[in-house]
Amino acid sequence: MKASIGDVALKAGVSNATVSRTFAHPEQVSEATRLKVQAAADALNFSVSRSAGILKSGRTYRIALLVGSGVIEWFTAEIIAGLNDVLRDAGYDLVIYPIEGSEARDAFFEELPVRSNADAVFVSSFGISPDEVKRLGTAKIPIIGINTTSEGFDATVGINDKEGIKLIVRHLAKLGHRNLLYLYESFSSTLGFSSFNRISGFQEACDAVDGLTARTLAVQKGDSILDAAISEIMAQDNPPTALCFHQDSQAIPLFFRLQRSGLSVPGDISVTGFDDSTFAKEAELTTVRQRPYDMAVDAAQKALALIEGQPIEEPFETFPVQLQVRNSTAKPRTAPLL
Amino acid sequence: MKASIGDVALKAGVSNATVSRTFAHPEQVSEATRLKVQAAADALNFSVSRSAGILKSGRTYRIALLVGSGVIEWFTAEIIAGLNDVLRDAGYDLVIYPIEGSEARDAFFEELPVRSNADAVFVSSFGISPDEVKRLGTAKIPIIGINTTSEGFDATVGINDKEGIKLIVRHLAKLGHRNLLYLYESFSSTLGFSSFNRISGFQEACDAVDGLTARTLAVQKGDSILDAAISEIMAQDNPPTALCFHQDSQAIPLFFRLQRSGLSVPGDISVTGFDDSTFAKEAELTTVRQRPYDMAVDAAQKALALIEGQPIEEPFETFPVQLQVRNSTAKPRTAPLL
DNA sequence: GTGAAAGCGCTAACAC
DNA sequence: GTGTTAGCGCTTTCAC
Repeated sequence: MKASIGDVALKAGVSNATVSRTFAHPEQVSEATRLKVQAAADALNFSVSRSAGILKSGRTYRIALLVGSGVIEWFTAEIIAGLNDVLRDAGYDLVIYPIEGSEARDAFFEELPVRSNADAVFVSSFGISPDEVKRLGTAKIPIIGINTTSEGFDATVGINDKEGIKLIVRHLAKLGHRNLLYLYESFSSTLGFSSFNRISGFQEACDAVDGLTARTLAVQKGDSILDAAISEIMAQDNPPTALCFHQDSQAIPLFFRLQRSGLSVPGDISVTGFDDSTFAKEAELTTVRQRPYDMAVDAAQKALALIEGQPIEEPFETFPVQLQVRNSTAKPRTAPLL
Repeated sequence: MKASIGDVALKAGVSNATVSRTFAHPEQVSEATRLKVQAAADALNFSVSRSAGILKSGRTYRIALLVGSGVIEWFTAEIIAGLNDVLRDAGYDLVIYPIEGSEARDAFFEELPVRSNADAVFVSSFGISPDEVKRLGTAKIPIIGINTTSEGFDATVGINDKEGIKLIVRHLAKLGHRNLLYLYESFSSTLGFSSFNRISGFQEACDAVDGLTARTLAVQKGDSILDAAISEIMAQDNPPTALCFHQDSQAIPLFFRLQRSGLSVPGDISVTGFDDSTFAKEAELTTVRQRPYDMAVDAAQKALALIEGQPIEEPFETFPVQLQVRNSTAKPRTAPLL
């Protein structure tokens, strides 16, 4: 059915090795032979199969990406795009493993399907435990973290979440805000590291400002984060003058809701996000920019170096965050809301 | 370094074949032997390598996904998630090939890297030419289209774009609108099929309504689609009373812009989208719902069947679209805008 | 229930 | 510049 190297060799009247060389090292084959071989290959619709070469090389040419959820939103989409762009050019396949729920998680670390079946593994925004990292380590392949701790990893890329949220807090403080509310969806430990730092960074930054009242509010997944936000804004007793959302995608829907509630941004309330993701610019949302695509490109390059056994100049890299001041933040209102 | 089947066999005092069977067909191995082998395998951190088995089986256990862009937005993210969920469980790797730009495109169809290196190929929302499909066909693997024509494909899944946009037009007509404007970003032919149908479907639906004025407006990629929209709304001369966007992601930013322009939805202008994607519900955008995740799951199942050589009950499947009437559409204003 | 051995398709010494 | 040959690590008949 499918033509193999032997068929081409036969048809071209040369040996298997010559056919192989024609594709792998064309410069080692004479022009005439090369053309003959190529003609035969074209006639038979032949392409070199990677599988055999993979077997010989000892490499799998697969690289795994562990993510905490099967749902691919902004951050993960950017990571996939960045990794894939670099890895594909280098001849590697990126294969995605969503690890959703604790059973799937246990199963993954029990079976460790990447062992003997991947040349490296990325762990993205995944609150992986030290034990799990150790277990992953028995696969004897490089482990690269994306927004994770660096413990047990061969390399990591990530942002300084604390620094990012501190930029937000200082910006609001400078505008005169003295009562901030941080809103986030309660997250499972599988998504922990980056999120945790963002929240604790918020507290730290607020503590550093005299007379600043700050609260954090964890809300169950779903629409209710907006209800919580509105309720807090309308509270009789010392309502916040600014809402800090854990990520842009939670802040954006608030704009629609506020409009219906007759509340204006930033007149009645200042709002901030985190990520500078989809629609943040259009919504004029003050936020912190991070560039997961760039981090992924760098992470992929680190992975390739590690696979080659090359030393890495900076195994643990922190990428810049940047405050994007837009129109969703302003001086706090001086008069009460009603 | 890495333990292979021979090492385990040696340590367990059995043959390679028995080790192989312990993992591939445990029921063919006696309890006692199995335990011995497993103990040895655990001690050596051994896992079966897929590469060798792949070579023997003649399968590659790779399935390619061709997409028109390296950027992964809502639709593609849903497709990837759906395909991956099914294919991973079946032991296949999903590998993503972004085909961006005509050089990359020509290179891809020239080299045809999927030939001998994938067991099936998905083509997603990619205006592939008949010649390209034919060329792809020489790879002798199933080709499954997602939102493509069915010409030359072994199976396809998709929605009826024309029907979808017609639901929008009829809804607006019923509300009393008689002047519609369809806005879209001009798209390259690589993204053609689905988009083209949506636009021509709009025209057809409008033609079917007496006294309905309809125009379509192609805008260059970028922010300017909003400027175009605002300008049209404010036009002296017979401005549209409803704007129909090609997809939700173009309509959403308009909400923010309109607010700043002092225009209200749906009071001053009705707005519709297409997709029911991120924030459509929160923005109360009237739109047409499609479920790319579900289509992808179905496409993946079709692919697996085709690989197995099984007959497919419905190779060319059309998935339902559903009108989501929300608060962004209402009766047209009766008074002039100013 | 287990072992011996062939071979999947290719690559890389090594010889000529 | 080209051919011969030995494997890469596993699976799978075929014996026993």
